[in-house]
Amino acid sequence: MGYLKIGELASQTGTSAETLRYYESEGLLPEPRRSDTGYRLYTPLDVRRVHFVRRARGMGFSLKEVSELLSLQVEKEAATCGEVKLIAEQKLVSISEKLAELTKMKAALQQITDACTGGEESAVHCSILNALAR
Amino acid sequence: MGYLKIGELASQTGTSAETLRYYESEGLLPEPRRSDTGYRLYTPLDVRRVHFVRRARGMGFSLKEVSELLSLQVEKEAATCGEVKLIAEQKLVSISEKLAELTKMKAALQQITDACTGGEESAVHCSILNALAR
DNA sequence: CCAAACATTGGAGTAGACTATAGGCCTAAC
DNA sequence: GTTAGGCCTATAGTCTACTCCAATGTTTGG
Repeated sequence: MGYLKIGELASQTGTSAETLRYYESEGLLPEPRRSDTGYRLYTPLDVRRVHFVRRARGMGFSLKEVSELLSLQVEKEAATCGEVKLIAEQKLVSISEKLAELTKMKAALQQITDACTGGEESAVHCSILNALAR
Repeated sequence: MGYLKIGELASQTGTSAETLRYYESEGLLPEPRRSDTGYRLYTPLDVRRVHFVRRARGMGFSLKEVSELLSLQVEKEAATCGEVKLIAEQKLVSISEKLAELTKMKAALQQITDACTGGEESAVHCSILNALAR
């Protein structure tokens, strides 16, 4: 046992069964084992994989990009170390950029919430654009 | 003068004129001044605003969310400090989550590029899922 | 002055990422 | 054993965020 049906994978990952089948059709999930009646059977590794996809999507990566990140896993026997390193380095650049932007934005929002009393007065000084301009 | 036409705003922000008009229609950009022949006239503030929208989009915020972030600016006369603080605090939470995820992912990718020699051998050890699991 | 480049509106079209529906088989509970 | 609910395939529909006309008016460089 230890296998999950699609509904269980769905509820464990906060994803609909339709979306999981869609991910499979797009190559983001490998074709799973099937029960002798045709039901998809997933493993705990698939849970991790789906979680990864959802998190990466939430950070603004397209399914294609997520796929490239995951290919670091899938092609592990086929790809050479050099190829993988190249992809990883490219993603590292875009992630570092996102990180820098998010960090700035977080500081700006922090500044706003710190400055705001939370009271009834007008929020003239509460502008994210101003806050970002420092 | 000092006003920009839509094409100039477009090239300064790496956005198409069509997209800028679309943003206006969706309320992400305020209706700009018009020349007496109907051309849109933008200010340097609009440049900042568009840059902000593009960056936030790149970080995975939807136009609706970007709009909420920007509303911290737009409603500055109307909104009370308390309302603004609430929105800002909510966004702060989601940004902090994204930051944590990105930081993890960056570390994982770093680990992969460090471990990869970049040579011809198989990339068996180069898995982002493994790296994330630490 | 006139062509090329740029702007306008309105509306249609597209890509990406789901989401829902129809029709049918499987399974678990009563 | 039957029935509610889960799963199957295949296909169609939806939503977001653009993107691309077409027809027309404006500005600018030679």
